[in-house]
Amino acid sequence: MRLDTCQGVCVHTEVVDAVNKKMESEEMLFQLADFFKALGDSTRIRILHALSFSELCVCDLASLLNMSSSAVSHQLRVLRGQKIVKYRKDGKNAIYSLDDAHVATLLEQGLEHVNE
Amino acid sequence: MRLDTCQGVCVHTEVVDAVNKKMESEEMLFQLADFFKALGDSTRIRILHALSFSELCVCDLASLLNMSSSAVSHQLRVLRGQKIVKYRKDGKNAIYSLDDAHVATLLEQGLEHVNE
DNA sequence: GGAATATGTGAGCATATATTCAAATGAAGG
DNA sequence: CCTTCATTTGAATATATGCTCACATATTCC
Repeated sequence: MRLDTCQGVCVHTEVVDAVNKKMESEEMLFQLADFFKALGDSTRIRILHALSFSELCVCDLASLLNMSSSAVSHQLRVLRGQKIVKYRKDGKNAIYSLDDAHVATLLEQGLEHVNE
Repeated sequence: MRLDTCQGVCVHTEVVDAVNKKMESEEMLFQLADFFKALGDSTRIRILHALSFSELCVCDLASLLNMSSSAVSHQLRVLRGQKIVKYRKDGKNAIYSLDDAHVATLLEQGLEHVNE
């Protein structure tokens, strides 16, 4: 017989049970995954990295990243959805910035990790 | 004429230039995106959250998440690739743990963000 | 050596997602 | 009002990705 899951011989039951009790809810972990997923795209990372230096309008971002405004706007929508960026209107422009300092900190720490 | 990109009227040139100078290299930002991408999946988040409490073998993780060992192993490969988890062999078992405390900190901060 | 078990891996499929294209919305100015 | 321009949005498409299945590898025990 071949089961793809473990047959109970190798499972460290006590430890698994203890960890299981401490785990956050599925719902919470899904939200956490969605949050990191929003950070896990090179376009969105470049947007956020740029915004960590200064607030910028969609046009500025498109110019900076050498991309269409449409593509940038689509990605900003994702970031707004996760409350990672916020914006204010100034005439025809929408001026985006990081939602809070917390986000900048996470980016910093990510960069530290990448730099070994 | 309709260009999808901005025609220079709205671009805050000085700011864009200043930000452009401060930006990390494309290469670095790609790596950063790949790092967050590795965190941006519910299966991998659940694995990491579990490992934040205790080291666990593949079998334990499969049992805890109610998934096949194969699926877990595939995701552990992604996490290894980003140096997010490490493992040691103990007989037939591969016992995984978070690569460093840094990762646990990032998870904590992510959870704080999700909890508003 | 051979059986049993835990883990790793490659191919295939089904889903998710990033960009483009076309069009809509909204604001400023003539 | 009409034009212009910044931004947003929906549909379509091409690519990326997670899981399954089958098989390979590795280790322990007989």
